[in-house]
Amino acid sequence: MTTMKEIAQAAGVSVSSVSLVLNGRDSGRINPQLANRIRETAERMGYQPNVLARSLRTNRTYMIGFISVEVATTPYAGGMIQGAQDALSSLGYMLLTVNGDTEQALESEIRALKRYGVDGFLYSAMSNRVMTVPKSLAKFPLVLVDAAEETNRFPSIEPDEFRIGYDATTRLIEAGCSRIAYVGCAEPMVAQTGRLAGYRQALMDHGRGFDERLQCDVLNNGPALRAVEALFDTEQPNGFFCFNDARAWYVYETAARHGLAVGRDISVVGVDNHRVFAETLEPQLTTIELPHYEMGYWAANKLVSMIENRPLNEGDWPHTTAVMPLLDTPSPVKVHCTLIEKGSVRDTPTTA
Amino acid sequence: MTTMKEIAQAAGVSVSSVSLVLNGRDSGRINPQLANRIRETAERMGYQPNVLARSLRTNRTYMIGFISVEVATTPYAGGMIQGAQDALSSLGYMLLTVNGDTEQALESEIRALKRYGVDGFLYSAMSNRVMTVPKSLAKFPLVLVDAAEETNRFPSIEPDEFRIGYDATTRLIEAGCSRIAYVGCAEPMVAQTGRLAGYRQALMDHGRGFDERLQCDVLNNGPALRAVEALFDTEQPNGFFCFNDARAWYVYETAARHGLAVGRDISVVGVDNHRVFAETLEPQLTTIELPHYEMGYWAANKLVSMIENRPLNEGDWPHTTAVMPLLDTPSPVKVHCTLIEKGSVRDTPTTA
DNA sequence: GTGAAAGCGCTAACAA
DNA sequence: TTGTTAGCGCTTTCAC
Repeated sequence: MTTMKEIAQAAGVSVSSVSLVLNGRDSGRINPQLANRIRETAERMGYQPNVLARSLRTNRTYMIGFISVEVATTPYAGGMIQGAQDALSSLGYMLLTVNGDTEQALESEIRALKRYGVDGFLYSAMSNRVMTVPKSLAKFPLVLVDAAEETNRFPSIEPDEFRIGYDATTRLIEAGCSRIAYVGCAEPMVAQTGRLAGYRQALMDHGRGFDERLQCDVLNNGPALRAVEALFDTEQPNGFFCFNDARAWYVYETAARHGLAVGRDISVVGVDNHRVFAETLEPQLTTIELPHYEMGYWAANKLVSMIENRPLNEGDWPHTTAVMPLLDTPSPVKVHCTLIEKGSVRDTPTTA
Repeated sequence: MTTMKEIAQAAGVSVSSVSLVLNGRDSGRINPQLANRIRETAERMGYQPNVLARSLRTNRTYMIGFISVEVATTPYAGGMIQGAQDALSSLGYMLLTVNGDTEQALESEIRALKRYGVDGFLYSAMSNRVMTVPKSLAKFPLVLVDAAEETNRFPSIEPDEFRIGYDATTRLIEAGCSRIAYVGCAEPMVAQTGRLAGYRQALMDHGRGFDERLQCDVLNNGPALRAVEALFDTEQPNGFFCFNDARAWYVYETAARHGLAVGRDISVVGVDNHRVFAETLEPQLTTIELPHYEMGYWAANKLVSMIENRPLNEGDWPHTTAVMPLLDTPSPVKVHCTLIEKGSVRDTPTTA
């Protein structure tokens, strides 16, 4: 690794001149010719700045810590991390990923990140629980990804679950479904609360009542499958809004056993957490993909804007769309999800 | 952040003494009493070493770069990264994750990692292509994860695809299946080559021939489903080895349409890439989970052992098992996958 | 046993 | 306009 010192020697100038030039602070301070010579020399010698040495002096590392709690192994994390990486990469930052699945690991990883001098933190916890940010993070620049505290102390971003439920149900209504079931999760989930509320509101707004017999919350495997079969038998729904892939699968399996074809006899809208169904079922299944990538991307941009003390640019907003093909629309329809920034709500710009 | 200097002042000693003590190099150099006083002071003041400053001096950053090429968004990456993180965390290292999906991004991220002075690299590319390590990485400590070059220049780890195919097929044979189909991918995949070879070898070894009519390579969606339906109709297999979740789903869907029950009328073994089926189908589907976590874990340990110039410990080997419940075995059976270390092949120790 | 001092590569105040 | 100097926090040699 060539250093500034070596460049200074080769170019016959002092390190400070080299530093000024290579950091672009030379306007009106260094003779343009000299500056060019320095730049050339640096180029020729393949100079790469030692960011650690710089950090020591400036107290800025251009490193961001990404803490994930109980999400790293889920299929969601990959998208969020990649979104954050892509955003940070173009901003000249580096991402340090850790996971704090246990309370103890969490605190120790936070300490580690602090030792490495990260400029700020991204924090992501499974959004199906109420969460609290560790107090050890409270005084640092921090943005929550796919999570939010009740206190709204920190900027955060998460899908608009209510709207997902509302839009999905509306699509089913517009597709002509007369009996729309909700196939959800029997365990308490924050996401479900919002989606269910959206489902009910959409029914209301279209002059329909909520029928609790059409709400079918299940767990996994055999019992879940049998519960869905019972739903088919007793309620004969012709529209289904499914909490996730697993629930959508129970509907598919049951439909197949009953000789019903999805896309002809029944309509299904489901949130596609695992992406396997997009590959398998599309365009039969109407999938809603949660914008994990976009959330990571936005959160990283937001965090850096805080660190650098400047406003967020328009371009820092991700484009969030989900494909929703349905019975009556053979070609895919773009539907936008809403990202919520605590303190102020706005939609993401749509491309299509 | 309290510094060594502050501790030295508070304890009335010099920084060098503090450094020696806090790094455990004080035996026979510093008076034990003094050493204790220093340790206490550091403790009391909540001292955390500044790893960047240390790095500047020692040329060791205890940072590892994890480069993923076209894998970050797949469900696999999460497991590998978490495995690497867990291993590194206990070794006192930090993971910097980047992704190099395009050639250009790759080189620029590698340069970035070098600027940050990482001690070594983990490199992961989608294993369904022949890969070549960028020459910019050649002179650094490097371990390949879920990937391998033809040249065997670097340590690498990947699942033993042959053995997966062999074991899966053998299980189906032992479960009493007389006609075992292979439902694979119509696109060329390195993994498939090995699994198919294992499938054929297992048939051979049990005195059965390979019947190409039972090999059904499909793509996605409707066409794939119809191809599997045709397979059911014309060949009536009673055992299925599926390349991945999507292929397993086609079998399930078709079985349901034909009134056949998995686990009673037919047996299915499938590789579970997305983890959704483990939640949904188990224990009907016999799932093989690829040991991504374990590969990440092993690779990180291997890399650090190279960096620190010491042998790999027994404990650095991951425990790799996959659950394979089947028709005749209601309770799960542990089956071990094999990890391949280039240059020398050995099995991972099994717990169960 | 302990401390003074040099220096890792860089930035930034200050001199010239 | 350029160079000198100090120092970020730490390690390490070398005197004492």
